[in-house]
Amino acid sequence: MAYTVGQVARIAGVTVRTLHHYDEIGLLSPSGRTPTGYRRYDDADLQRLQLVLYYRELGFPLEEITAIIDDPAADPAAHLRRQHELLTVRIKRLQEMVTAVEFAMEASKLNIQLTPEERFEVFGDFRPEEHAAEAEQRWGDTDAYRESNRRVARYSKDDWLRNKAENEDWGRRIVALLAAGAPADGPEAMDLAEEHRQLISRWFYECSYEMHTGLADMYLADERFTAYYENIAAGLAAYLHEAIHANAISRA
Amino acid sequence: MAYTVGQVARIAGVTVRTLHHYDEIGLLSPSGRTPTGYRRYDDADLQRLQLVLYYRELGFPLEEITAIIDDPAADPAAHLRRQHELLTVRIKRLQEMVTAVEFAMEASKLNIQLTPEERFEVFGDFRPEEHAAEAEQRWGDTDAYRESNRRVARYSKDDWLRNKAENEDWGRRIVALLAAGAPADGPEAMDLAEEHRQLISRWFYECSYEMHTGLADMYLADERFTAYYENIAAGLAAYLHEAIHANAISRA
DNA sequence: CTCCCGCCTGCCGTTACGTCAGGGTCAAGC
DNA sequence: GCTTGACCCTGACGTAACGGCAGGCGGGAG
Repeated sequence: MAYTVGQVARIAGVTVRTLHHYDEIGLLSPSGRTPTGYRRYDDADLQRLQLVLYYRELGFPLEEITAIIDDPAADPAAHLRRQHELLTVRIKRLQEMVTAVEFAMEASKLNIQLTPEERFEVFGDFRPEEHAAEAEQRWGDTDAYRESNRRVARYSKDDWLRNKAENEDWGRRIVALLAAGAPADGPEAMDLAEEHRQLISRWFYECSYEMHTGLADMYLADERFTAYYENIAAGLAAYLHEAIHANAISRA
Repeated sequence: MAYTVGQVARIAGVTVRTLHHYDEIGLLSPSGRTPTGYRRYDDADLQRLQLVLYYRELGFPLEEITAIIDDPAADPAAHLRRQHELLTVRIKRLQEMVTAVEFAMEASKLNIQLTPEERFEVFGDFRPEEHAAEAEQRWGDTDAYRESNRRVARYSKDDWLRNKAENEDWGRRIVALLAAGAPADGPEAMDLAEEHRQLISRWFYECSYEMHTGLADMYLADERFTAYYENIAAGLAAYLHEAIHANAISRA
């Protein structure tokens, strides 16, 4: 099985220039050439290219990739294990960023100020520096985002007032429920939790049950959120937290 | 609240040079200068920087970031929504890569050959191109990876024979169980599923319940895996699949 | 007043390619 | 057998996002 540069490029989803470059720097030289000088790649070359692309995606500089791949002590299985490990580390990191964004969203919704240090916490000790051309023409192209933006962009002053009113109405009802001593995992509290979720979804952003329980956790974990709800009624933060979790579990 | 370049750099986790660069290209110019020409950043500048860093991490070129941030139609909440959306898209993508790696791991374990196209499927239509300096000195530095590598590196020929023997022993027992008509969600089948998971963990890589059910799904979804197990005994693929799922649920 | 650390402005270097330019090649069709 | 368009080759220069100096002020603690 022999392939030309163009074929390899199409299969692997890279440009011909990239393959030329990898040849130049000795990262991936085709196993042979035709009499007329055309590059000929074989299956082993493709395997190597696959390794290269994974490590590249994982953020390694090409020079280092050369060293990693040429390391005779690393068999294919070792590479797979390493890549699996690196991928999960990166996913964890992105999930932390998601949490940070959700935190910021909720903070802005409740008008809570963050300190500068807090805002950059997620960038703390680890040098980010990423790129992804994939984002290029994709910007603003994700359905959910457009959806959400369309929604908010159309809000009139009137809408905002209605939103505020709905929120306050919801607040009054849950305070009453708490005062009446209704259990947080009872049907009324769960219904109000669900309503809370749907208020967010209607006015701000699609709020899944997962995101919702994330918010609930923040209400207890961060003192400013706690203070916001405790300020409305003593015990409300914990009450809402429990109700949201109970609601999420029962609907799942 | 006014900050010098150095302070901002420390807070945000970037270099002073980077801030100079952002000033040069007009992406983030400090709101003022001291009489002697020192840059003075204020809180608004920090907020802007935070936006910049998030979009940078999400892979946008700086020029585009300038356009996005200077877009007067986008309020802070819109940015948060967009970033949340982009982050989840990227997480999904990485999880696909994880699945692809797990697939490749399992394929190599069972000696199944992949076609070149399959190997690059995950890079298919979307231009990867990522970087993360974080990986730099971190390479080979993740506990689980070193663990796993230490394990495999020490295997002698004897160990490999033992591994093969254990595997075959497990195979005989599950075939017997299947032949005896024991239910796939019964205790014996679940025990053998658990043993399967622990065999992988002992010999190859730490296999969580989540990964294990992922493997089980592949056994049914991919015909080569199915064929591998069906070849041992008719109905074994589905049987193992169900047993693994039952086991994972009961231990969770 | 003196240090040393921090800040300033150039300016050149680097990585991982993109993008021509100028020219040979291959296979399909006439 | 010849054309033609798609494909390949090797330079060589361009670009983005900084890194890393050099050479020279600024500033606050002792």
